Amino acid sequence: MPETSNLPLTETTTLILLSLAPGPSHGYAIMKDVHTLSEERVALSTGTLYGALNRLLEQGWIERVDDPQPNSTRRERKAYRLSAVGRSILIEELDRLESLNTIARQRLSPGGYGDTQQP
Amino acid sequence: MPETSNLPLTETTTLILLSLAPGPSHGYAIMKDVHTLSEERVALSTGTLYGALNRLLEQGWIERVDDPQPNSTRRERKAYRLSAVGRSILIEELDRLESLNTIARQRLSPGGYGDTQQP
DNA sequence: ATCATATATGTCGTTGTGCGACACATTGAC
DNA sequence: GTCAATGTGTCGCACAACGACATATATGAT
Repeated sequence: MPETSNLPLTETTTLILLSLAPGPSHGYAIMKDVHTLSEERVALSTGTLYGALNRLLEQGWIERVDDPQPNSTRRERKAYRLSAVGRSILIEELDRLESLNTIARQRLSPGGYGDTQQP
Repeated sequence: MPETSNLPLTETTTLILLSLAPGPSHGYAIMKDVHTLSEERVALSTGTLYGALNRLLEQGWIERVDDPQPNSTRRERKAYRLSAVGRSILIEELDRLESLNTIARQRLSPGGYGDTQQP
């Protein structure tokens, strides 16, 4: 195994990978999708987006693909696809999220426990 | 409302707040607790820990408390307690984690959907 | 006695990441 | 003609995590 751990992913990375999960897309579309997908909470700036895309390319978590809409009217667009590695890392991250959440809820709710907050 | 959003928290921050949720503790104990609590995944370095603690103090998410064990043999220890603000932010973060995870699982599994991975 | 390990807190420099600001080009609506 | 939306990109700032280093006491083993 070359890398011991890639986790945790940043929220930006997670959302970009997730946005690419159903199929290939391009920068601007990812930006908008991440916004809806995050319930309007996350608005990626272009600096964040293109920086992250290049990083993900270098890491091999996403790959370049031919523009799916290369018709006459459309101007330049660069499309990306989630790689197999990217997909499995995304799943690892979601597992992390899930287990962290579970453990945390246990700590927070254990009826009749702690709360040593000055008696 | 003074701040629009504090989220997302970093994993480090989340785990520290979570470690303080049941009751006050001090640096070294938090370090060890975070390790078990994260299922041995996260080993905080002291640089991260004390940097984070000071940041959290400044933000008012945690507070200093008297050392609960100031007996003779024990040496200097600084104890911290989760503040009300810190507690509610932790809960917000857990809600974020939960909803992100839910949304993501929907995207990833919706049997018979996407996977436009070269037909 | 001495040595290693655990407990305990802290600083410093490097690196990665997010982000706002800026820049530029095309297309469609008014 | 002009404005918003689409589309890609760069640059510099700030902040967080991290490893390395520094310091000191307590405990258990040899």
